[in-house]
Amino acid sequence: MAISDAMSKNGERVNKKKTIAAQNGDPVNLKDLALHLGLSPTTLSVVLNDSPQAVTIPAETKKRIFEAALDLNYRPNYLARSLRVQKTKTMGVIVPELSDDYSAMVLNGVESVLSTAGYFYLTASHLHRDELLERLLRLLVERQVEGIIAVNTPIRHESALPIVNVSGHEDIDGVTNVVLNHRQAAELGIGHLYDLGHRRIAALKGQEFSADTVIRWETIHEAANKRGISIDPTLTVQLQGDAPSPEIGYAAMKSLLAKGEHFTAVFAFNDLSAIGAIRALEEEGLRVPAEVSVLGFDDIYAAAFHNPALTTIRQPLFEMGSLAAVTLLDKLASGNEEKSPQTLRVEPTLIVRESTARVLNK
Amino acid sequence: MAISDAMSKNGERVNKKKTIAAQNGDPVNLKDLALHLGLSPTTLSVVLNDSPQAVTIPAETKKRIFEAALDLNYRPNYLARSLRVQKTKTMGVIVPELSDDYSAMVLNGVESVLSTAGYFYLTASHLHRDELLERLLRLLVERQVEGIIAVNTPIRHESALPIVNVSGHEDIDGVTNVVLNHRQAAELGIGHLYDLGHRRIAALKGQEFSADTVIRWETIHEAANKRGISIDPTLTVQLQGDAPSPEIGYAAMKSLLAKGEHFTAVFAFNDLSAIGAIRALEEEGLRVPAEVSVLGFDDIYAAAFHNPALTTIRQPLFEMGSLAAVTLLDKLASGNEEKSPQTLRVEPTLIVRESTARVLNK
DNA sequence: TCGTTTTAGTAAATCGTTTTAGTAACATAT
DNA sequence: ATATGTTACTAAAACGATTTACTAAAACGA
Repeated sequence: MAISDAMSKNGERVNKKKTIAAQNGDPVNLKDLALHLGLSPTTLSVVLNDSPQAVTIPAETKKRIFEAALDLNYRPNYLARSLRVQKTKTMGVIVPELSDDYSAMVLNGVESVLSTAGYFYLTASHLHRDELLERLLRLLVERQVEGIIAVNTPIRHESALPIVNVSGHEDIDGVTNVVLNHRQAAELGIGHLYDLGHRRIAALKGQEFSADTVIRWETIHEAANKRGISIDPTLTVQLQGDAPSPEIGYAAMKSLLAKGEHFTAVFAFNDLSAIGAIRALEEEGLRVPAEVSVLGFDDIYAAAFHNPALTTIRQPLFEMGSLAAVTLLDKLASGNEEKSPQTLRVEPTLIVRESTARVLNK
Repeated sequence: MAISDAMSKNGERVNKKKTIAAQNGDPVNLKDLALHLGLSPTTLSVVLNDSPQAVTIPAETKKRIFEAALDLNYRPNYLARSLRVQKTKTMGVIVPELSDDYSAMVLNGVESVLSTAGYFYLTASHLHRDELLERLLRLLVERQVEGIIAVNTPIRHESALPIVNVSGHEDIDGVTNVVLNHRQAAELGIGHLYDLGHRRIAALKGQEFSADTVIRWETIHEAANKRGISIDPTLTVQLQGDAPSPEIGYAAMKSLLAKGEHFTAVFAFNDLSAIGAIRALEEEGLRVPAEVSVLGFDDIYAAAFHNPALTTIRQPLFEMGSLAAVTLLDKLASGNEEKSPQTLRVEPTLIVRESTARVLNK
């Protein structure tokens, strides 16, 4: 009874779905579909991919094939295809960690380009741990990604794969760096503060692990020196810790304030640390920007709506991501070794808002 | 001459790298390695994967194999392996868009679990476009992901794949929802404002497309009614637009203020819109929290350091992400159909900071 | 010494495609 | 009447692993 029930049910299903292959849950493959149509997998493949051969197949047959594919819900197995054609249409993207705005905005740019090019990507976070980074790179290679986009990540040696490194500063064969024009950024930042009358400028230096730390530091000093001022070492403090939170900047500013030195402006390493610094300053009774100007860096979404709204050096993060992706695709297209440029530079913008002001004439 | 040069060079290389396979750039596969060792691919596979058969292979041979693998830098091709074993160790993750803090924090949780389980994941953004969402789901299936984690994304029909939906509210066969205890969240939020004496409470309603909008709305009304107050329809305004920026909340609050209605508190849909709302209020000369209290939702990183620091309902976003990942892995482990629970609920927390205060006794 | 294990492997099938190299049947041209 | 195309396909190899089912030789036991 139960058995005959099941059978009749089965029979119905078969009729509805038209064939043997479709009645059980598992996906139909090319062979199933071919069997169902009484054709060979070759023919189906040719037709479904509209390969050159397809011109010799009559429209009628093509129609049958397309309809059956739709009907049986045929989905080509990308693994098998990739293995055969030796192309995965997949990139690896490696970031320090996901939930900081910097990486997120770059990723957004990367994704917008890759997805329209029909690529997917595997994301991996190395959490600033070198051995993890090495392992992840190996794993991505094993998974046959066609190329790698690294964001703010120290790539130390060349790889079999083409790599584009956003904010990379090392010169390595086969890796293209997408970087901000840091000299210009420092000019804009220091220039802005200088023009507002600031002479004693404190600086929040980036963490050791951040790719931009060194170049930022050098260019800021250059820009200051050029104007006959210098960034007093007693007014500088390095960010510690790797949480993507203003906490880092808060702690740094606290320790700077503890030294009791006098300053009228702060050039923060990024917007996040600027926001933390502002809180520390105001806790100390120092009004921003009335008593201390604070200059951020990056222009993350939060910057414009912070209170006070952050004056900041904007990095075109989305564009850096999309440029990286475009460049990587180019490298692949040009047979991998058409010597793409070593470095691509993008331009910063000074965004003046509310966190900086003319220095008090004391 | 040139030829002999090349040959001698070649000879050297061969000696250094020990074999034919390694001299050209392309990766060595199992066959190459087997050839180099004078063994069969079978033996190598057995040894390298330490499969049961491996006990019959003498230690000496094993050592030779491991050394050669290391030496020639052998990397198994994951595509081939996946095709054979019918497992990709890859998940699909689908979000509305990458660079908003909500998704980023959930993703972080997802990644931490998946990566320690040896999984990678493909990310895709549907940008609130239904047809794109459908297409991406299909593409992920084609790429043989083993399961899908959707974040704040409307999954409408069941799928061949196990799905876990973070903030999903539809009851669909085979998809498990990870949701906040919204009733409790509304209790905490409305309770807090009520206890501070607020009776005329404005509300920023989520966008149409946001999965939480409806339930949030219902529970807030319930919690208000329970206390004998109601959320006045003239004091509610719905967020418009999909940028992950406070701009959205700013615009909404502007339009609310334009109506000229009186209110003493605002229950925002999320921290981002709360931040935008605060700016709109202060532009209108309304001090937060002195004249208007603002309550956020989510507790993103920026919340604690905003000025004023946001009082907010914390969603454990990281935990929701990791719970989703753990659940998905469980579903896969338990043969796909060991009826995992339909809904997993996590608890909100009220985080009192500076943006809410006792209502003025006018 | 014959039969059975154990040792140390290997050959071939398989996963699901794409692609190369055909082929059989019919039509057309010379 | 034979060569040459054209039409409508197909068989089999290939991609690079894993896995099932052997096997030859040596060792062991009775």
